[in-house]
Amino acid sequence: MPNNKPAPVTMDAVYTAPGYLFRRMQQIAVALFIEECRAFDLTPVQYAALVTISTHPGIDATRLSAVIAFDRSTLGNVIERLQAKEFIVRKPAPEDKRVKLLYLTKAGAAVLSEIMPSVDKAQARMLQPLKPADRKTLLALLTQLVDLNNEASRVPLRAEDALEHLGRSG
Amino acid sequence: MPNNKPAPVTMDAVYTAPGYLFRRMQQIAVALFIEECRAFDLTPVQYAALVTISTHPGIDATRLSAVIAFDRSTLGNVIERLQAKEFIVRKPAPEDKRVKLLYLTKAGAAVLSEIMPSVDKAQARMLQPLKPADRKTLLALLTQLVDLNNEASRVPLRAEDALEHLGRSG
DNA sequence: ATTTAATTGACAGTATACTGACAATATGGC
DNA sequence: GCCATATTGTCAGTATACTGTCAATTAAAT
Repeated sequence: MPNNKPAPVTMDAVYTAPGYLFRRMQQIAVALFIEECRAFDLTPVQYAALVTISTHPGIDATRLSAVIAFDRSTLGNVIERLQAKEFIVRKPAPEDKRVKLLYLTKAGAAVLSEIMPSVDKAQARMLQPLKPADRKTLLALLTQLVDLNNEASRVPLRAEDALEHLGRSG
Repeated sequence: MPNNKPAPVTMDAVYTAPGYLFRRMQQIAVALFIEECRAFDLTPVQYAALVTISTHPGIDATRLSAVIAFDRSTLGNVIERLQAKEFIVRKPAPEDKRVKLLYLTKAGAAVLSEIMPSVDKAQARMLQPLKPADRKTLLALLTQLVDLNNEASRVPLRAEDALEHLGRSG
């Protein structure tokens, strides 16, 4: 006789779902970042934006959003806050009146080089509880998974976009 | 002669950071959930709350927040929205005038049982790109890591709290 | 050259997240 | 019973995230 009753709902429907675990690790990652970097008044998102502007001086907001896979609308506010803190400046692009180009200020470059050790500490701390071999395994699988699921997010990562602001003579 | 120059900043400072990868997977997880469950008007957070109220009828908001590790303030708004959709009801606790007890409505129970297959599909899709053995490995490591880092988040998971509303005669 | 498309930055609206505070209420020590 | 303390739900404030829309501007089609 087949069992036609629906399976009873248990908390496993939450606790074992990868989506729940990723949410939880994100919470933890942000908490550790904020704790380690308290002295610098930078959030994880602001840090990522600052790094990218550092490695791509003169990038615009739309390309920046593609390079770190952050929503374009969200990024507008992030940029405003970085500008208010005087870590970046926006300059109008001479050849395209729509575009505003982003550059680090001296204070931005300074805070970036100063915060690095604390960021590294936070990143290390979140994997610390695992054995070193397991850390490597997790990081490798996670990197793969993010890459293979790239198109699934509304704002896929487009690292190539970053080069376009350097001129396209080819 | 030692090299005293600071290492140049590259995008690896972002792309290889576990915190960035967790953020990215969370984005992807939410996007897939929303896509698969579009018909049901439920977010991942609302789904988790609904499951928990289903397995713990009569739980209050504070304990609910401990059981799914969501911020108490945030959860207030989530509960309001679930109530507005008439998926849950709040009843004042007779023995404690501060507390409001949470229960599923019939509509809430119905939507929960209907949405389950779509949730499962979304959860499966986000691990789909990995080989089955790698999925198991990742999930195991992720579960470990969340558990071992539990105290690092501002709102640690307290699954035991869930039992307290059932009376404490022991 | 003119019409059409696409792009850019901005905005409004909704939904998590977290911090810190608060009034109402309960609880414990005495 | 009284007082210090803790708990509960709520609120204001800040910061991601995403949807959808818009005007200004540019590029593409013909």
